[in-house]
Amino acid sequence: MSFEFEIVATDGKARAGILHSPHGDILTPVFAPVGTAGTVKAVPPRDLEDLDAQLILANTYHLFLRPGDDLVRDLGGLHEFMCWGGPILTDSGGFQVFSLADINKIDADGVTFRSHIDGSQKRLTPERSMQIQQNLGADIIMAFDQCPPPNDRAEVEAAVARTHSWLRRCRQAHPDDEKQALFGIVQGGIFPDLREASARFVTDMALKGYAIGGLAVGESKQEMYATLDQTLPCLPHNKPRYLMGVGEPDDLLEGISRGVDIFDCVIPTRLARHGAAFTQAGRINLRNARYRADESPIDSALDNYASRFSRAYLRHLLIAKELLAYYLISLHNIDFLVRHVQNMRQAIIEGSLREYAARFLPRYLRHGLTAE
RNA sequence: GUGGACGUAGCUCAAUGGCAGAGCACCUGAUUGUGGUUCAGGCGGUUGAGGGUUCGAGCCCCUUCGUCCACC
Repeated sequence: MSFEFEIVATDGKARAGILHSPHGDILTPVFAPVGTAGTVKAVPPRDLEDLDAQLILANTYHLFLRPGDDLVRDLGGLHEFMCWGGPILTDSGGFQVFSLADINKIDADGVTFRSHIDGSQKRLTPERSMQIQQNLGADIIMAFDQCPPPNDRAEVEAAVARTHSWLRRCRQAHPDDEKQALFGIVQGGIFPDLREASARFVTDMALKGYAIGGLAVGESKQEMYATLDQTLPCLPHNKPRYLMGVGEPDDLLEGISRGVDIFDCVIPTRLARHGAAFTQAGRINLRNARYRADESPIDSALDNYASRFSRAYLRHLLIAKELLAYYLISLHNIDFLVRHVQNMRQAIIEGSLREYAARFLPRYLRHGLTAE
């Protein structure tokens, strides 16, 4: 019964669904806050429960290096280790190997790299990634893939071939049973023919869900949307679709409108650390001097613990580099995105997603739009 | 009181007698499958004050004010 995906309602291409998992149902579309090293960075799981976050992502690369997947397994798995009773998704570790570590060698079999923490040499292969993710014990795990720069056709072609070969090995190495679902990843950069071929290959593996990778990594938003337009119809309608690493509020809307069910992104917490907050009127930078004496909350439309604090106080915390600033603004930004996605789910059920988009999108059309 | 050192951007300090600069702070902007970083740009000066020498003075000379140190 686990991992059954029910589509509750559709509005155009957008879908409202329920993905069953061993640790609870996931109401989609869903935005998964991102955790690092087994804890959600700066925001305790208790708060995420309060915000009604239904899925969180934990990073395999970080947990592999520290504290180690064996230890997490011995301590009862990730849910118990990090005190999060809800569904968890782990990435494959591949992305961070490519973005954080010093790569020594990438070959057909896997990747040898040096840890960014202590410089020690490590190796990840599709089989090892599956083993680590089994040890971590997430509900949804990701195939080990290669995410290349999206505009370089030769590189993308090579990465697609490698990703497919690795997916076959992941599929073999992992039981893909009712305890843990393996999702495959479509690559192909911004090239329609490569995306289509990749979608076909990945779909043939008959997995419990499918991800679109290799986007939001340098291409323009128009290129990303065009790629979604072209790729999503190539994926099975009755399986969840996960757009990896996205995104910003407008991207969530654009993705959902096109039929994406699952998202994850660093942006609510990373922006919080840089002092930026989402509001109904657009993005604001709380470091700005204009908020020095602003007694209003970040966004009066939200009601969470951070809502009690004035912009002036949050600005003071930021300027003073107080950890509380990162916590409160992260809480706010996650609340904003979770609410945003929940609103869209409700709009899909009511058949009013276009109206929601018309109200919401203009404020977020321009990247970095400043409010008021 | 005597002798000495030093006064340059908000702060800490650079600058052969030859375009007055850096770091930090402050003010903006960027950050999309997480290391709080980093990057890009901007504001900011009667060089304590006054006079002199010089083609030209932050720099040399005189006066003055201030700070610090040492010694009566």
